[in-house]
Amino acid sequence: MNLTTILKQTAAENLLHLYQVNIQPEQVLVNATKPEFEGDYTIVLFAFVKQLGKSPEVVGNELGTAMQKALPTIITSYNIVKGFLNFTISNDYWLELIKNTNPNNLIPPITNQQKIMVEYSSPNTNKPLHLGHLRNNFLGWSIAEILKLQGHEVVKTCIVNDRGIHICKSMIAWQLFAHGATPSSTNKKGDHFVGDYYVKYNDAFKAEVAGLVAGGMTQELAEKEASIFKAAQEMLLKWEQGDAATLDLWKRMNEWVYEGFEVTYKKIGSDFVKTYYESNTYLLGKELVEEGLAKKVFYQKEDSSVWIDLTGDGLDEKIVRRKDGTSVYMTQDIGLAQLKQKEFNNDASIYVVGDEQNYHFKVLKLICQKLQLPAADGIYHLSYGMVELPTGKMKSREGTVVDADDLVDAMIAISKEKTEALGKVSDFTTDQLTELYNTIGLGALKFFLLRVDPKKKMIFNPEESIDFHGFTGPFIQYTHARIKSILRKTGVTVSITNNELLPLEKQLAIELSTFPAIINEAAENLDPSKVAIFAFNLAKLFNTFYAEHSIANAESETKKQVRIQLGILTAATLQKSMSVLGIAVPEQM
RNA sequence: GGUUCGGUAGCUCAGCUGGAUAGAGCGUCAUCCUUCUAAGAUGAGGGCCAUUGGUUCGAAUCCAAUCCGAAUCACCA
Repeated sequence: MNLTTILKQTAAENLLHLYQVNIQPEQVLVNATKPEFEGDYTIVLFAFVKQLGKSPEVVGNELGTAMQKALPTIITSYNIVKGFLNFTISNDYWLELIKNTNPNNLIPPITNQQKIMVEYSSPNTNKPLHLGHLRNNFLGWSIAEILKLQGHEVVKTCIVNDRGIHICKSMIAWQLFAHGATPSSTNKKGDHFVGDYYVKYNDAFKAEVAGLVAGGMTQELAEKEASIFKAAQEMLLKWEQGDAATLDLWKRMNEWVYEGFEVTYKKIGSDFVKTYYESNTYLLGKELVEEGLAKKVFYQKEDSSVWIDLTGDGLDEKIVRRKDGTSVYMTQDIGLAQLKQKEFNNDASIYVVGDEQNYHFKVLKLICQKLQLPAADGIYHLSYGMVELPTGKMKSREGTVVDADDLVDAMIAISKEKTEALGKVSDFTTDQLTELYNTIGLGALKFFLLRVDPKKKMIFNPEESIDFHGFTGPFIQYTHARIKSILRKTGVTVSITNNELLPLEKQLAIELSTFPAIINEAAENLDPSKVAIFAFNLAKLFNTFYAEHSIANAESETKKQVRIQLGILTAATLQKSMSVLGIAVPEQM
């Protein structure tokens, strides 16, 4: 059990015993003691003092004495400053902890294991992936791994948005301007190739609209009347009618895109157990509409469109079936939720989707609950903020996007440059070097996107934002490599025996012991940044320790043994933390 | 207009279930490689925690109002 938990429980028990007050362990506030005071852990007394009607000194003394008696092997002494009861924890406790922690099994599996689905990535097939997709992919992959580490069974899925007007736009532009060109004939990556035609469509569209406006038409009307837009609409209609030639072109162009995506996914490490295609799912949910009508969850208007009234839940009315009988986005999503549940029998489902869809997912969950679909309560939206450039928002239509492939390649190139400049890996083979550059470049990028709170929007400055020093992936990778280098020289631990821990040694032990709690926190909040911040703090602490104390040339053999073990545990904890962020840590760099 | 989310150092961000003197990184300045990896460490400087009021022994944290920014409130997906 976690020491904080032990202290909370013991405090609650003794308060009950001493004063007959019933205080839940969770209500006891236990903090790490601030460095300027003596002690390791602090109980804040103010909360109880009031209802006990005694001074903090009296309560502190009585509680301190009682707790020391209750935990004689853990608490060596206590002191009281104002309303703070500070405990000093025994060296033996920390030594035992260091000794008994298994570097290969740092996280004890939780008791209520669930089957959890994580849907992420969700690309459109009319353009390549960009920076925003990277944030999505890294977040989704990471939260899945964090849940796995806790012991859950996780199913990663992806819904590909492969139909609709935006695809038709690329298709029309290809028909008009490509003259039969293909990715292989132009030697272009398939998704980029198709994306280029999406941009070409928009250029042509804008030019045509401008011409119409110059001829006296209003902007609004011109946008509707532009022939290229009409052609795209017509194509969508043909697609829906199953026109063979249209479907053929659609399949062909989507194939190009998938080939491109596969390369990118492989490079950034995204993987999926199951991929759903919207072209197969967009008609789902129709039976659910009938079911909802029967259950009186939905109601029908005179024009025969079907709605749900959510005003009682503080939301609006929402349409779930058009008057022409076709389903809307929401209907599809309800249908897909049901399908996924049937196929995988999951307990919970996490959707990694941008925060512009917060409302949509709130409604989705509500409707699923009202329809009493299984696992409806387990729907969570991992909502993340937009990635913006210093110049403002990215717009793929205008070509002001940071392309995912370009960015990844640039990061790898920078890591190569920096590594070569340092000249520490002259003994690496060419293959090892390539792998190292990938590891560092991608590590920097992933860490940069994962280290901030997902729900906040973030600003990405290509020139200044990516660094290899400080609060970065490479800093942690470097710390890991550094520890491994030392361990290669010192060998493994033989035995750990009694000795006094120096302040930095103890701090490391304390920091290491919080890892499981950090993982829980990250899982509960669907927030990998907690892990990123933890890994950084741990690495920083180790580096301070390293600068202060020698491992190989420790003052004594017993000291050396303890420090080797601390090194082993730190390396393992860093490795594990980074691995759930999707970042590898090298043995040498 | 309604709803939701945000505003903390020059910049990028932690801290937000109320607790001791508000923290990192980058950038600036100054130190430290005949000793385990200097992608490192140490120190200095940098703050009316958007504003105003309230609750409290105690507020960056909770409540209210105001100001600024974003998203959303589609028979688009």
